[in-house]
Amino acid sequence: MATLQAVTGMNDLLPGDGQGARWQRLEAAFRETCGRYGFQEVRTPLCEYAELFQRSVGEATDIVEKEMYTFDDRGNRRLALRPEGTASAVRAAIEHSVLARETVVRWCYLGAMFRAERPAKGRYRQFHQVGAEVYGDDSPAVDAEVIDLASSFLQGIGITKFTVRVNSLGGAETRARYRDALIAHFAPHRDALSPDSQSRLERNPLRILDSKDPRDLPFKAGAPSIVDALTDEDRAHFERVKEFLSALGTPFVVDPSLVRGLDYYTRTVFEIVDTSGALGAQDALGGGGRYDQLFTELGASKPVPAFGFALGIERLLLAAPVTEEAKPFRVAVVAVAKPDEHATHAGVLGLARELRMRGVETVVDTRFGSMKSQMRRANDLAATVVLVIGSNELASGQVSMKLMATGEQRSVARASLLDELAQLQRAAAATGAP
RNA sequence: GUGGCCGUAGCUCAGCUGGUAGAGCAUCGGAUUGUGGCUCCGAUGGUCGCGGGUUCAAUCCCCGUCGGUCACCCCA
Repeated sequence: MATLQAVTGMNDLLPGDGQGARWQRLEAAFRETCGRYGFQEVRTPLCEYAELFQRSVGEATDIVEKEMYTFDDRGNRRLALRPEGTASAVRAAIEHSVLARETVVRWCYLGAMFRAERPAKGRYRQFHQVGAEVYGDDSPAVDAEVIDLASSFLQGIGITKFTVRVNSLGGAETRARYRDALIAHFAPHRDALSPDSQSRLERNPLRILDSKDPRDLPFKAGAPSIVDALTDEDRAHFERVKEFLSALGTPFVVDPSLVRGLDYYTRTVFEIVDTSGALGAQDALGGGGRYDQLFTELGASKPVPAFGFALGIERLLLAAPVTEEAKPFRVAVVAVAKPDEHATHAGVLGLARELRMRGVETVVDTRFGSMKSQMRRANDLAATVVLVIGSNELASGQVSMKLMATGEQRSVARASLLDELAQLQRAAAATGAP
């Protein structure tokens, strides 16, 4: 292609296609929901030292192994566009010692993430997530409350067909023990496993449980359950989480094969999948879990328990119903004048500015073509009211006011114009603006 | 990274065994010298993704390439 295009898998969002407005409403809804749960928004850079993700997400994960956008900056430092949000937020929390001032921190974020995968429906190289994290509280009540936050946010934006799957991976010692048990189980069948799972066997045996490859299924079925490997403390924690979720009325199912793709999870993990079929093959709306070791692994001076989740905005929008936005009350000012009658044009611009200063959305077709073309433009822009200014109006101190819905038109004194418009606006709001 | 399908006007698409392109919508103008939507008339708009090959001749056939899309892997 001779003309420049957007990078593969990275998309424009144009006004007028309706998507931009949906994004804005979704983001507003997320901030609103988070606010009600006591979360504050944090913003971190799109780019970090690659090492941050290697250490947090894990060297042996798909994200780090083959999906990260990494490059060297001018100082020959290895950077990466962030593939997810948790690592950056934790880094920022450590760097700014936020837990020295507050014992518990509740953060939320929204923004672009990058993964160099082949795009498909609901999967893009630049995609966007909303997420929330709690630092400094190891109570199972946090797990339940944050899962509930995600769940009620979905319902709030009209997504009803989804399933919350939960599992517990246990703490560090459980994971180590379970890992050994898995290796012991799968190793004898090594040659029968899928090639992917063969390599997972040494590097990350938990991920074999995630496999959908038919060759792995028979061996998965007989694999030891993580539930049996949990310590008493892990088990008690998980039981509380389930209790609290039930008490909150948040539906969930326990899925012992749920392991998630990131290394930093401990104890509770969860995933939310769409069941409406709107997402195609990528049915995960998001997921998260507890990561009690991550602060320490990233160099915090003392351990900090943490819990968080992220949801994919593009996928939420695929799953959410498309709702009509209420039409705004909008005024168009039209000039009736010959092309060189600049005084009339100036009068139109002046009136428009006056209205805007009073909070009225006002548009002007500043090409000042024929009145017909200006009227057409006003109609295209869905103006509720058109104000016409020409020599007649200028001479009499009046403005011709036309209501586009009915075609009704009357002459209004400049002095009472704002009152008239305010009255119309109230009436439009009362009837729900057709 | 692997595979299927698809690239013709701004958009959605048609184009018959190869004879250098058409519709609808959109845009602009006119019918209506200061009045939108509906209708009618007209106009603008295309290196047929790009490169090569076969042919007298390629939008059409072949190869390559780029892009899109869906799926696999995995994930948001």
